[in-house]
Amino acid sequence: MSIPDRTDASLIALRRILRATEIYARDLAQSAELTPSQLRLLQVVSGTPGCSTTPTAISMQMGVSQATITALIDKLAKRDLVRRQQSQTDRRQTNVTITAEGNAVVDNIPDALQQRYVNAFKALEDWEQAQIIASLERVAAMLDAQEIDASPILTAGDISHSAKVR
Amino acid sequence: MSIPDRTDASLIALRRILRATEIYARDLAQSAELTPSQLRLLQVVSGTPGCSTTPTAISMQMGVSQATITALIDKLAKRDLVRRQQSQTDRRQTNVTITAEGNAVVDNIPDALQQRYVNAFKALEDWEQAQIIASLERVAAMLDAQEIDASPILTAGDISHSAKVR
DNA sequence: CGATTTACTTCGCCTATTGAAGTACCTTTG
DNA sequence: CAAAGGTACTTCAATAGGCGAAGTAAATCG
Repeated sequence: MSIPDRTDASLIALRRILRATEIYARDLAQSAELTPSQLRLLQVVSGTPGCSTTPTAISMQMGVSQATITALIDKLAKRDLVRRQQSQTDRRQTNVTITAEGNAVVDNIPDALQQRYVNAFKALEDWEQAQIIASLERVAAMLDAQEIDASPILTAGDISHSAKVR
Repeated sequence: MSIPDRTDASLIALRRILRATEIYARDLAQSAELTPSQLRLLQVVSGTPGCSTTPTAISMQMGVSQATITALIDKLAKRDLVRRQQSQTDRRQTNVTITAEGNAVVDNIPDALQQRYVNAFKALEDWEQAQIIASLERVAAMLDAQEIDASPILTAGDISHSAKVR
């Protein structure tokens, strides 16, 4: 009944969540005939105010390189789910906007994906919902607190062969 | 706060968790000169009793196909981090075991969640830990009840340990 | 204006992933 | 026991994701 037990219990639950979500996301994306990355990009764009962002912003939000975003946009643009538009204020920038078709995909698919969770969540008691939100936000804060500074995660001598990549 | 707001809030928190974990896992794997998938496979093997399991079991646990596992094992075996051994009881089976080097890697690279999360979690009050565990387990149950497909939404009492995954 | 920085794209290369086909091995059944 | 069928894994070919480095165009600095 020690503290480590509790830590383990929470870690196990977290891993279950991560795994279930990952597999779920894969199935969902497939049901939209998209890959998981493509769907994520679509969701990111649709989730920004005005549904318009730049590749750089997307890459930071998704945690991948710009080059990767370019490739993803290429594929989505070919299917007319997003569109490129040169910015008027800064012509180096490309604004990526979601199309009507893209929005349709985002609106329909996530619903199907998260339905199980959403329904289950809605069925909970008020206090339980509140508690879950509080807990999840707490965990999220613990996990991504340090992440703002994305580079040197490997600090001290924990790691034997600390090969600095890059 | 309306019900939909709460659902959204919980989903947003969930996504923050997923994203933070994913990005962190990538960095960690890179520090070991592994890819995220390779590291995960290593962790899966090292986490099984006897540190020995089969490709099929791994593929189910990781949620990817057998073919993928074969490719991953090939790469890890080439670096002598895992080893293949034909099973004696059923010679169709291949037992995958972790080597000393593989174990060293796993030991030195903290689990994606560990380093960031564990310390913060340990620092919490007792009641908070308990609440977080309860909430995470609830969420995990809601998410990975995929096999219990037909069952209606979990009723409020029976949150004890639910199904082993596939 | 030239030099530097910023925003993207292009390129070459590698890894992940899959479905389908192939191989070796168990198990069933007539 | 031998054919038939199923299981466990590998191989193959093809597509996607992802990265760093180099390239281009545009803004900004001095």
